[in-house]
Amino acid sequence: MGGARLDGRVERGNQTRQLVLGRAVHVASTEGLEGLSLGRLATELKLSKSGVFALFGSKEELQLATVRAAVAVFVDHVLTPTRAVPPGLGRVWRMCESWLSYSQRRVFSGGCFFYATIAEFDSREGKVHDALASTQTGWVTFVEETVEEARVRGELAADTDVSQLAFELIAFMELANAESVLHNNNPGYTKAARAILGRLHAVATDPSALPAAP
Amino acid sequence: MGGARLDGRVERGNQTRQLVLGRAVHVASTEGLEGLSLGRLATELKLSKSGVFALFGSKEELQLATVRAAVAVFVDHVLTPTRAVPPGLGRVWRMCESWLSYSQRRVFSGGCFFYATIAEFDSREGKVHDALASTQTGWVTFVEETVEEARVRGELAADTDVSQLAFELIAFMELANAESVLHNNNPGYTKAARAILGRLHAVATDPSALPAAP
DNA sequence: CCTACCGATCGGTAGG
DNA sequence: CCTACCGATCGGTAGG
Repeated sequence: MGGARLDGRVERGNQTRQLVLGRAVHVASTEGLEGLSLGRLATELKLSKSGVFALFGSKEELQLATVRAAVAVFVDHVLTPTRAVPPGLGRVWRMCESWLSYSQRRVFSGGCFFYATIAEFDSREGKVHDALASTQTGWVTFVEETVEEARVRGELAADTDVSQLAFELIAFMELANAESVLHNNNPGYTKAARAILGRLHAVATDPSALPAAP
Repeated sequence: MGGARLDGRVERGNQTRQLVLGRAVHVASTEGLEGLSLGRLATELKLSKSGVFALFGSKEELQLATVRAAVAVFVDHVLTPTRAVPPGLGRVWRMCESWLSYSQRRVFSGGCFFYATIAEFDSREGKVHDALASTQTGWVTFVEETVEEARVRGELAADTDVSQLAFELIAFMELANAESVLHNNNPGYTKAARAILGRLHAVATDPSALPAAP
């Protein structure tokens, strides 16, 4: 039937799309979203350039699809393991551990996809900037909610400034990623873990629930 | 004399070079060092493309000269005001204030030049990466030395982990820049100042020498 | 009419 | 610093 042929073509299109995006997120994490080239992706994947183009319609749509694909990877590697732990101080620490592990394992070959692409698009305008900005806001909100869960459960001091603490935790994680990618070494992760545990020990009502600083 | 004519030409060449680099540091802070284009700089400055090329010899040399020019600007706006204060806790705080002011005043139109370009080149290889990496190492060393000056003067607890504290201060400054450029707002600077003063209050032997947290 | 591609080429621009 | 070009590659589109 015609329907079966159509489904087969759509299915192949989806598979090719996933193939392209799987490559695009790694390229963008090292060379930036502007460094993505339809022709280069096509060559590397042994597809035609116009075939890749037909899948996305424009370079900007390829960039936006790449951001969405990277978000899905980030969710799998950071948010999902965090949610596997009950809300509270333990979940806050698991969140930070998962993030540092996500960066250190080079889930994206160029380190954190969002560090690279936000630095690239932060002072531009357009849909790609806006997609990255709202992704970043979503991550900050997730960190704040995770900290707030611990505070309302009485595992953090009641007067903890949740937004401030979230800012500080994110700062340590981001600099660990930046230093380790730039210098291709690991001391930044140790410093970040020490800094995070130091802040959490300072505000935890029962610090013994946390690991000692490394 | 031939020497006089040559000097005149060299002088004009130096002026044009400074003109080009003054434009290049701003372009690179917003669009990256790879986004620099000889032709675009020439058009904007009403020079010929090959004329600009002749001043630098290659795109990579233009990028390296742009990094050196940005270092000079950073020194003027951050290191020089820091050194105007006597060594100790006051100098540490002045260093952080100067950095936040340098970012917030958009001395480079795209925010901190080094945040943008290090994110761009961190996972590449070559002279530009190496120049940026050694610039970053130099900045970290300066922060550590400034903290150490305060510690040996007895203004910080004797057992302060200098390298760890420097990491934490830099993390707060970097995230303030990243957030404020991405969202084009200022709360990140307030959070960073609060975080920095919080850490300094915690290790200072005489916290009254510092401002209260904002 | 649709899709998922192909080989070839459009107008422009890159570094040199 | 200029004009005049080069080999190549960019994002995007043509007909089949």
